[in-house]
Amino acid sequence: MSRKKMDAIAIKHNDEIIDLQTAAALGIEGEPIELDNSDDALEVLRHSTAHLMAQAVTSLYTNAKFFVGPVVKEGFYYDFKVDEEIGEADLKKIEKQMINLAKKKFEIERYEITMEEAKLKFGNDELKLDVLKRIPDSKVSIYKQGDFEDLCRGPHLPNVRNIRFFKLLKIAGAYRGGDSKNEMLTRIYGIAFADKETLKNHMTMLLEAEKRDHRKIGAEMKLFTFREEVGAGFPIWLPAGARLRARLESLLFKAHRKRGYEPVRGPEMLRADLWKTSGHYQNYGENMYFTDIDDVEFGVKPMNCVGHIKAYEHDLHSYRDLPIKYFEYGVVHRHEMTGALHGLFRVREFTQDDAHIFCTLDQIEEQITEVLDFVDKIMSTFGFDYKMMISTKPEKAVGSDEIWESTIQSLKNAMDNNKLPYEIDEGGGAFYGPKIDIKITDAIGREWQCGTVQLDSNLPARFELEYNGENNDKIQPVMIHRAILGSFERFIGILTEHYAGEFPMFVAPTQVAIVPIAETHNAYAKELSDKLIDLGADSEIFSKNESLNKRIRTAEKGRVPMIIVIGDEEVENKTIAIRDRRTREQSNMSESDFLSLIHKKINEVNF
RNA sequence: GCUCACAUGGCUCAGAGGUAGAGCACUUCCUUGGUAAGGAAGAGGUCCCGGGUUCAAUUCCCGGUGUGAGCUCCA
Repeated sequence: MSRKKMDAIAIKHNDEIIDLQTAAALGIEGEPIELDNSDDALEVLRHSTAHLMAQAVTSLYTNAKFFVGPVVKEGFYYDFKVDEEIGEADLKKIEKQMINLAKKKFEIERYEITMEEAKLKFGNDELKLDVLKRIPDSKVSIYKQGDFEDLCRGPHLPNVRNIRFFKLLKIAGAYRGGDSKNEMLTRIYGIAFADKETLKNHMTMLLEAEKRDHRKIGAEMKLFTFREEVGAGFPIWLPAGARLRARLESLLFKAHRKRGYEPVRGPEMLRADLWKTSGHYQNYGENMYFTDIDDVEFGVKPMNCVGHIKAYEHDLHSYRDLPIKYFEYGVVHRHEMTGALHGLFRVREFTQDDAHIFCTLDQIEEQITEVLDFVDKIMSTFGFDYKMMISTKPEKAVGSDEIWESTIQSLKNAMDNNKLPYEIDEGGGAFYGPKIDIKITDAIGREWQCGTVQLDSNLPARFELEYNGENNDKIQPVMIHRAILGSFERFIGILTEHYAGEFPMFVAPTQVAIVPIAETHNAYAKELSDKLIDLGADSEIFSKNESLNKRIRTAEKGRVPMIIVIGDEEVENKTIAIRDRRTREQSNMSESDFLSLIHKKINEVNF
């Protein structure tokens, strides 16, 4: 063996990670995988770390039985059960034991047995028997380190001593096989890296994510609140949050108008018959709220499309009118599972930046392209990277397979022709059509699902929509449903975490904090504040009867993008002193320069 | 929806089977200040809701509501 192979922890053969044990047994050769932070290396490392954890748990607790312990996106986990209760506090103890075991430098050995032998070997371990039931093969592999053995497909490290930089993160319950009908097992999540530095950075990131939690920052900045007496999942927007939201709304309103969208508005509740026509009643009914009015059943809208369809139906349309683009900040209600509710990210009432484009078949591609350009403009403005996914026909769906196939193809064409990369999510589409989902990546690397573009020929068919063609023939239009932010609620939640509450001036709830030094400067403060309102900027004057230091501190903590201080000098010379919140340094400028700076900053964004 | 945990002034939290406390915030007064907490006094709580156990429940038990974590990423 070459020196390089001595350092390898596994090899890559035919694009598959094969551990050294298996490679030796089968005589396979391939590219060496070294112990670094590459995806391949981490997969092996984390998998073995999960096993080391299992070994530690086995040695610390009685009657430990293990279910599955896979590597997942943010680390690894192992589901198991033991006779004792395990809590958060025990993680340290288990970690310590893992370190002790790693120091013993056990070789990780692999051998194969037949399914029958395995069933015999794990005869009194109902969890392993369950796992075995799910394996179609006639042979299974066993990995052994010290006196600990586990049924496992691998791949694994050659030796446990390679496991050094890891952390057990949390402990939670998880149903066996993810099915709530089954018993609850204990699940411990952990993470591992090749070096200390990366582990440390990862832990810092997790801490940072916690600090950025929009529920915490939202409360601190008085953006929104939830109240038990109001009901779960129904947000209350406080003045600061409502100002931020209004800024977003107005920026976006202009952007829509420039791109040829017309505002429309549908009612919150529509007769249930309409939801039967649309298919929502049958396919989405369990997420909807229904009520009776004078013995007629009504459904609260979970989507805005039906309202927009009714707007379309008001007129006869010519092919010359298309595309018709209707948009609405549409308030929708959806019955989400209680356990799924989470701050502004998952609520039961929210407002979508929703639009429906009615167009001809020929216009689909260009319209999709235009929407994707709109998406790009907005997401890059906020500094989000994003990627796109095409979702195909789900189990519960309306419309023929032919329609589905052709519409999916149009989406792919639009993406391909614009050289946009995408992934496919099989079965992830809406019940009425395929969609492109936009997943954005925030400042600390987390992914979020926001916008969505959905192609739909089913609703136009169900509602028998039509336009007059060149030969005065009746033709059915296609609908494109699209939302870019997704919902104001979720998007503002994401923005809050993305910026850690330090919003850029064009969306910040308050643009300027004005701190007058003494009472005699209040009048000038008010004068500035009025001028700012004329520019379209909000300010807050910190003139309470507190020490200057206290008021500066309060202003700083408010995360307002710009703080200005005014005293005798400023009043006399018509200047202002700007304080940089980050460096805590001051600089002076004339009032007019200041006002034009603010004007520039709040107008520098144009979607 | 399911499992577990939690629920005490506006916020963050302490506390005991005998009807409650701190810090911040709030109010008033003093302080009239040049860049991250000046001082004093004060107001504010059906201890989430309903039922049970008890001489006595905010505290223990049951149910509900709300919140948090997890339940999808398959040896």
